[in-house]
Amino acid sequence: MPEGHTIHRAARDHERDLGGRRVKVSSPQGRFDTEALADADGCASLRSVEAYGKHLFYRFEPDFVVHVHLGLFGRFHRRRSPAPPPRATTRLRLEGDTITIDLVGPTACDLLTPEEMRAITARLGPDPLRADARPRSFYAHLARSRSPVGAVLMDQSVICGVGNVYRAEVLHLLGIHPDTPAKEIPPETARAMWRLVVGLLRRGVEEKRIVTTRGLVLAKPRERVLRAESTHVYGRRTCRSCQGEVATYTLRARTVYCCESCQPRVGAAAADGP
DNA sequence: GCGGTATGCCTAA
DNA sequence: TAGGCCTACCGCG
Repeated sequence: MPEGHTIHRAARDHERDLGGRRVKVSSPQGRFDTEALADADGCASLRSVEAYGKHLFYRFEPDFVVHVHLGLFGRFHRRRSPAPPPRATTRLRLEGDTITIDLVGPTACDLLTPEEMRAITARLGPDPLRADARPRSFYAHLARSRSPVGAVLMDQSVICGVGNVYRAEVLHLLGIHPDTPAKEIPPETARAMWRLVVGLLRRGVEEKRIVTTRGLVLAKPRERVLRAESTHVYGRRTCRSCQGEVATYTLRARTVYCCESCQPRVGAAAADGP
């Protein structure tokens, strides 16, 4: 689940559910220290929730920031209050009057100062889901980088919020082989890429899952069938567009999915590909 | 019950 | 580049 769309959706939902309210904060697992944040009753006032790429920031009064990064395994569980007892693995529980949010398995869940929060966002590239996103630095990086475009799209300091699924799908929809050196992407294609990422991520926020196809989806969420039908190449053996074989290989320790017939290698990528 | 796997990312070498 | 870390689920025996 956790690419940028998941994080932005969580920010929206959690702010609606808990924003502007006193929230009981606890760490059933014990790995998040609530002492500095919470009062004697274990409560704190949540001002707002902000997403930046795959990072979530909960702003508490007076000046605390709880930073959450789901990593590969992290998940939220949203429950009606009073919620059932938490699992032993629940890192953080935010308990409001009506809704309780449980956080399980995050890579990061830390208490930060606003300065430390800014240090994190300063490292990130433009986030296509944010209203303040300016893609200029993304275009500039593409234009000068010799790295494979498939690696550049996953680099959170270049464009943030894109993960392995969106990477695979964006490149497929544009007919670009992931090994293509970024600088070979023409400027007009780079602009189309940004627009496509914006559109797909927004759709992901609304649908609460990644869908890059127009096809009817009949299965229930979380079934394999559904995921396969919701993508063109990611997680598939055959390409949804041409039924050809989907190639998989490892790039920078992540599995790349691509259809070499829909996404032919061109130029240098064909010459020095694997 | 065990091992493999996954939409991520950091650090050491 | 390899290894570590976080958790849940699934297929296999």
